[in-house]
Amino acid sequence: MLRARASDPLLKLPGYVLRRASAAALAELNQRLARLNLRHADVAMLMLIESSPGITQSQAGRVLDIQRANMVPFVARLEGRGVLQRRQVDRRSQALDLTRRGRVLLVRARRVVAAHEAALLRRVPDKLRPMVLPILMALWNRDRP
Amino acid sequence: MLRARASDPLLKLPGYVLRRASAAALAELNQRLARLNLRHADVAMLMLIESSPGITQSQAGRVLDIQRANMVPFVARLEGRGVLQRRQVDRRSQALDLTRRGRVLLVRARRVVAAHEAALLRRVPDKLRPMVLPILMALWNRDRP
DNA sequence: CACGATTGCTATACTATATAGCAGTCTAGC
DNA sequence: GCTAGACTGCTATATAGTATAGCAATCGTG
Repeated sequence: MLRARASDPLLKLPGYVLRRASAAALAELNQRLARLNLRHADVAMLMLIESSPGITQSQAGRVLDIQRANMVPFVARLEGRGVLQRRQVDRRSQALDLTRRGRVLLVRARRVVAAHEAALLRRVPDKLRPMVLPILMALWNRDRP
Repeated sequence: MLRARASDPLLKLPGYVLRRASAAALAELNQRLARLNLRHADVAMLMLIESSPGITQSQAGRVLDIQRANMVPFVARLEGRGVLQRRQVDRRSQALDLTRRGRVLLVRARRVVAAHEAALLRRVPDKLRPMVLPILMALWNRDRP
């Protein structure tokens, strides 16, 4: 039998492990969110709008790193579902706000996310746990080339 | 102006930051690999075959978490490019080996990957750097529910 | 030896992401 | 004020990555 996990040189590469960890966590989260008929990006959007009500569509796209072109069907789907609404802020920009329905759904979604995040952290030994977020933030930031 | 980076509650969620860090790192790596006309998955495959010559197609798929169905065009592309070759090990399994061309390409690819990994780690403060791989491995492992 | 598991494969579909271009709108500098 | 350039939402389209179902041939084990 193949002892891949032991010999695989990829396991020495933070970048590779980062990718695998992310993919695994994402799949798990999406599975948890499936019963709310939500995807991870939906929840990110709802949480963002909640914390920044009236954020415009393009601003939200920049924060979440979603292209303007891809925001269109994305927002349309959430609007069609009645969880957010668009409001014309000037004649080109759309401000986004949660509907009552969206706020209710978000309460439930947040619980799912919290459970997911807790499960993630639980895998990390206590001693290392405080370093998780600082390290991930550092890996993310691209200020330093 | 929107101070999203400061107020965004998503930045408190390790799972979210994990995803963004992974996406950013992956995009950067693919950009670096573009000049070799390689994608990140190609390099992972080449490195795996190098460390486990004669690994079968389905074994490699399991290690890299690529579905059998998706391995077919993936391997075919690399074979068509002449960097790996398939060898019938029994009448259903294909063993994979690097060609000379594949080994030469891998030398160059590994340099690119090394530069990428170094750049990644350089973003993390010295003190935290030794914890990067242990934490990512812990986040990845799904043994503990 | 027969049965269940495995392998490689086709076909297909869906998600996520990316680019180019367009018309209408806004805004900063002259 | 006007205009040039930037910005917004949008359409259309393309690609990468991933997922499932099913098939025929083959293998290994009880």
